[in-house]
Amino acid sequence: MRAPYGLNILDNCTTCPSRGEHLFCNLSVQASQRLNEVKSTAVYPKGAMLFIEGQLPRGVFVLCTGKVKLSTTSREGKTIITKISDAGDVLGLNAVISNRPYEVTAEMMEPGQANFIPRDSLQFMIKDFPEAAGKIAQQLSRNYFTAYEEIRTLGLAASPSEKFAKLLLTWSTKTTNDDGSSQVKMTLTHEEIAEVIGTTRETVSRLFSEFKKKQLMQLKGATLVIRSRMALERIVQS
Amino acid sequence: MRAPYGLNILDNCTTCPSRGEHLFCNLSVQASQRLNEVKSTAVYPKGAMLFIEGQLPRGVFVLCTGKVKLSTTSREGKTIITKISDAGDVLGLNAVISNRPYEVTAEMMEPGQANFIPRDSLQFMIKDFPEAAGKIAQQLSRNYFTAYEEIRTLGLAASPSEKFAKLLLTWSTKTTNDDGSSQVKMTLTHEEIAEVIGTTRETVSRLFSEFKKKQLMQLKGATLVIRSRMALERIVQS
DNA sequence: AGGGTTAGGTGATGCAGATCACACAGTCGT
DNA sequence: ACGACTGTGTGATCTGCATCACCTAACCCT
Repeated sequence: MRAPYGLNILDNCTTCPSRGEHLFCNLSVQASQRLNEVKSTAVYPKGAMLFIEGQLPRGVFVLCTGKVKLSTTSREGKTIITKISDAGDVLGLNAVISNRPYEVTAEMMEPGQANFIPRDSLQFMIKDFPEAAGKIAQQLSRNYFTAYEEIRTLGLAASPSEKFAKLLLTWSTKTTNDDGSSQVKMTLTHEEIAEVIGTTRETVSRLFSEFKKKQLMQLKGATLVIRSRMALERIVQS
Repeated sequence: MRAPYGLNILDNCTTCPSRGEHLFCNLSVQASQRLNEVKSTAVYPKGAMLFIEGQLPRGVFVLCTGKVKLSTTSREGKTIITKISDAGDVLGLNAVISNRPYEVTAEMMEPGQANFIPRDSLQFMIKDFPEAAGKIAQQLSRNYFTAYEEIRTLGLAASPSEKFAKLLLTWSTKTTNDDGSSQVKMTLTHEEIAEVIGTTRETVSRLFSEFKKKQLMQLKGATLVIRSRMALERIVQS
């Protein structure tokens, strides 16, 4: 078992996934030390809000364990989930850097731990350790990239089926088997999936039936078995 | 008349709009000097492609004059326009910083001038002048912000009418009159508007008739007169 | 003038997916 | 064991918009 993030993210961590490209990995000894001084770790229960859309930025959260749902809601009450974050993700960075309100709401989907770095401390860090600014730029451009992916799916994918297939593909990328199949633990409700792909709960329900019937996937309890990525990819570009 | 960007963006410019928050404004003398050495200015005709989606990042462009259309196309050929950039905008920064292919195509909508800064030079700049990294982070987070706006409109706005109203509102923000009305020069074709709001040309055409009939706007040659922002805002959240 | 091209208007049609309205299963608290 | 949730399946209906199929106007070449 890998050491949880909270224990190493602020060191010159060698155990980080993504080959140390994460924020605050591989900083100088002094910078890491400073980070350790300003960070504070806390455990959050399921349903806890790390921050809420529209709030002034208090600081950034580095997620150690657990999953976080990032979402935006329109005035009419429609909600979209823009991302499901997990261990290692940095939340609220854009708001802090640009000093604008958080653009999303971050809610714990399961109990978990996160490091909090206050806004001021982060800004002082940037001043004192220019190397940190580079790291942050990297992280921001990664965030931008995923935002752009989102735009592409929302703007270009025609039908809900396509978006659903796309979503399944992103889920299966992490755990692809040798024979092309893969298994994922379902953590989202149909309602939430609907909010991710921008459709209704009913449609998601029907998509599940449809995809099962077409042998694209099957459901064993809470684990989703994806038969073949290839078949899904054909759906996406059809 | 304000001096065009090309003449001042690389100086400690006092004539910049947006109170100097633009990339590469207010740098130290040495840094500006370096920038002047590595930049190259060119004039591009209408239709010229600064870069194309999927290309490896060669560098960033700082737009001096003219308008640039940023767009993405799906494999099936559907195109969305994600942004219309104008003077002062920095193009291709994310791709260069994250060293990933350009995520959009940048096409000149009218003849214009731009400064080009090669990828390597920019990276050396960051190394040599840590202050630049901060500027870049600022710029990236601004980019992220506009991308997020895009996600909100695409994901949350229900009907084409709503998106259209929203678009008109963003156009009119720049030039609002005292009585609530405003005039904008139309530079996009219906087809292009359709690609911005993710609908078809025909629907845009009908939207124009509809909005005209509802007295929300009127058209005098190529200038669009928006009657009242308030009325549009009601549409958006209806 | 004439033909080609591009932008814009508008009617007819069809269908995917939102919406509404239930019914049913599982899980919680007491 | 009981309601009271919350999550899920599925039918019936209704409609907004994509699609197709034209047509007109303006503009640019030679």
